[in-house]
Amino acid sequence: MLSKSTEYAIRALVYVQLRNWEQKRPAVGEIAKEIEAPEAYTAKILQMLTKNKLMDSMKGRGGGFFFNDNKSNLSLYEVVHVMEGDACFHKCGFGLKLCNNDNPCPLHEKYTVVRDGFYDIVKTETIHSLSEKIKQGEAVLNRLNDTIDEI
Amino acid sequence: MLSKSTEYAIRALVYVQLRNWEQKRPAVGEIAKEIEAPEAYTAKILQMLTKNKLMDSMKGRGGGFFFNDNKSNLSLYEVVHVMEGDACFHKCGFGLKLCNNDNPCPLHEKYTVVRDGFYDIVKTETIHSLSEKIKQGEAVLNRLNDTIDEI
DNA sequence: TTATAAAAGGATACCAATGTCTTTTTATGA
DNA sequence: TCATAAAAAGACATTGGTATCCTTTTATAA
Repeated sequence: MLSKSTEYAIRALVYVQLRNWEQKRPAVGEIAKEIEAPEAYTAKILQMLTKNKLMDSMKGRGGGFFFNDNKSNLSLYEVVHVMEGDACFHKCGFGLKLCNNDNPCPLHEKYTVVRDGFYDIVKTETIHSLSEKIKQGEAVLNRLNDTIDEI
Repeated sequence: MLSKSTEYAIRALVYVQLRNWEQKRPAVGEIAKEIEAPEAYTAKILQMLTKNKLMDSMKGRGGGFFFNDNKSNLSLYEVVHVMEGDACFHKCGFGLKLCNNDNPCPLHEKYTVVRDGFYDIVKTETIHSLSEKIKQGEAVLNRLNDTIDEI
């Protein structure tokens, strides 16, 4: 399971992407409201994302968050990596420090299949691909997916 | 990912099973050492397991932990459920409160496959099945899997 | 030029998971 | 019977994740 912070981060990035496609650069308040996360905490998360260059920001009036075109596509893996490291992609499901094909824990065979499946998702899916699904109406960002139209 | 406590719990239960097969009822100290977990914390975990009837214990001289034959097989699901609840089997990977087939988050389709795969593992695998693999030398409980022979 | 809107940064609070220590209860081997 | 070995119970400590608030910096619209 991803941490709450990582979930907030992914949802925030997707929302920024959706707004960017409408030529808008949302501010913290708007983002927090749309992704249903606490505003002050969301600010910290956004700060972490920009500090790690996953997104850009502008201070001052008319500022906000946006993607610089050259870093426009961003895999979920990169987000997870910045927010909580990559232990979840490597760790033994049984908790052993030393667990591998030669020295497997009793869960190794089955667990690695699941873990690799998760790894495949975060490597394949991107902020773009998720945002696209929402834009196409194939998925939702929050409860109703209609708030975005109300702004 | 399972919590550290759940990992300790599963490893502890497996170790107890292995020792029970040798007609022994290990005590906290021995269990903690073998599963490489802090002793006092292991004691708390074992307490939680017995309180929830996943295992039995005897106080006093010659006491220790063991499985009553009628509750001899125990799925990992039951352990996870007692130790950390079952949120990990139901929660949306994107963090949405409301996410289902009718109202999917953009990760829903792929994530549920992985999550269900994990659910299948913990429903299928049991303390018995894991212990059996270790007994057969097909898997290890700790670094070397030889300490158990040294007692 | 200046008031304002926005992000950045720093300090602190809260809470749950993890971990430790001490006392109490209980069974049993000597 | 009684000293001892063991789990149970309760109190406390530490750490990391989550969350809030206040101050500082910066850009821009008026």
